[in-house]
Amino acid sequence: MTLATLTPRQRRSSNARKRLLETASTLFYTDGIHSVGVDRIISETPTTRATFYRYFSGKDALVLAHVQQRDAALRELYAEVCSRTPNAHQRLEGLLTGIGDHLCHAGFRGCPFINAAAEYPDATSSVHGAVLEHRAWFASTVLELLRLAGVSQPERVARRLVLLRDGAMVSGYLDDAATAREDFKMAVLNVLETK
Amino acid sequence: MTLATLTPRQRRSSNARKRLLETASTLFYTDGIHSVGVDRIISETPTTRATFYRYFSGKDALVLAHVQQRDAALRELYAEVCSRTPNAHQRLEGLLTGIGDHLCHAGFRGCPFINAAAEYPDATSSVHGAVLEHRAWFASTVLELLRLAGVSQPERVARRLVLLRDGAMVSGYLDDAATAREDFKMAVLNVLETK
DNA sequence: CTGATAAGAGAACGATCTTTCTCTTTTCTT
DNA sequence: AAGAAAAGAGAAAGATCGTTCTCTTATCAG
Repeated sequence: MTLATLTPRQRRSSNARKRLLETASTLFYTDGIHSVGVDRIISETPTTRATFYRYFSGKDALVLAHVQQRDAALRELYAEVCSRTPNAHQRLEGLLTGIGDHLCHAGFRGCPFINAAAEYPDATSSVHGAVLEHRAWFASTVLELLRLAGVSQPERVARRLVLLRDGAMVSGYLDDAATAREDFKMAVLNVLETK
Repeated sequence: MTLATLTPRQRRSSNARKRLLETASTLFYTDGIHSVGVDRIISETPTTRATFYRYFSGKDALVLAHVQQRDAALRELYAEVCSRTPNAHQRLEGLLTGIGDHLCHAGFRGCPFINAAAEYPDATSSVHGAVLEHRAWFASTVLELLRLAGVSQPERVARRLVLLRDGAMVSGYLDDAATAREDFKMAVLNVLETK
């Protein structure tokens, strides 16, 4: 559904939801999910409690929306990379250098999916499931690019790249981010050169 | 201080503290730190609330003790590896294969330090600091082993191995553990062979 | 204009969490 | 045996959390 098909009323209401989710997503990411209460999210958003519960059935739904939004944002980012070049090699490079650059941005506090999974260990929870869904998307995207690029043993290489990505995310958070980016870059080149 | 130097009274009291910490450490690891309340830890330990607050100033101290205990346990595990062989190559292999095997153990829920850091993003917090201390120990231990083994560019290789370790911990938790172990093993061999 | 819908504002409830407290019982020391 | 220290047992305070509720105001639709 595009924005033009919405009535003005619907557009107004969706803004309240959007603002709430944006505040929550920022706070969840920087301070941790269980550390941030609904009170704080509401007080730091120009809205009220009643409005919050109109658009979210509760905190659980908000947390799930947060994870799904992060997932959607990364898919869109990748779609932009794809719009810039049809070449699989270049798309892969764009995806991987994007990750490296991301580590060095101010306010980087690790992978939001890894962090969310740490707080939601129950594999049957919807939040944990959303994390797994994102990871499945990323893994399959990398694998598809490797196949298109004609890399031999694409499954093995894809898993290796995902391994390096996860390590880089952790290292970028808990070690020196610039060093992590450099190490990640070198490791990726090493993996892709070994054919 | 060995156990023999303790008076019976001290031994009794230290057992209460030990039991509390053991229960807490298990629950924190499997369910997440903020998800586990003091009530549950006390009710699942044969002890009482008053005893808990006699040995811990509060939950924060308990969480810190949990992380430090995990750190101490791994250092002891490494000390055992060292006691089996004085050879740096073999010590390194024991350390790394130990990590791989750890991923496949039932109940593995990721790296307790990475998970704790996800819940304690504040770099000035004692818990976050304890995580960084453990990571510094591990990184310096790997680096020292590489130097003793005569590996060229030991700093670069050490950082690469730590990157792979972090990735394997995440992958062992969120992907298939057996596959993660295999991929980790292969990546390590690849890094160490590239001289 | 008028009714309907959404948002603002804030009180309040029940549950849970951390912490402190009192009282009793057990265990160890002298 | 008597006193001291630790642990068992549980009440309860104080804070916070998630949630529901009412009341009013602003905005849109017919």
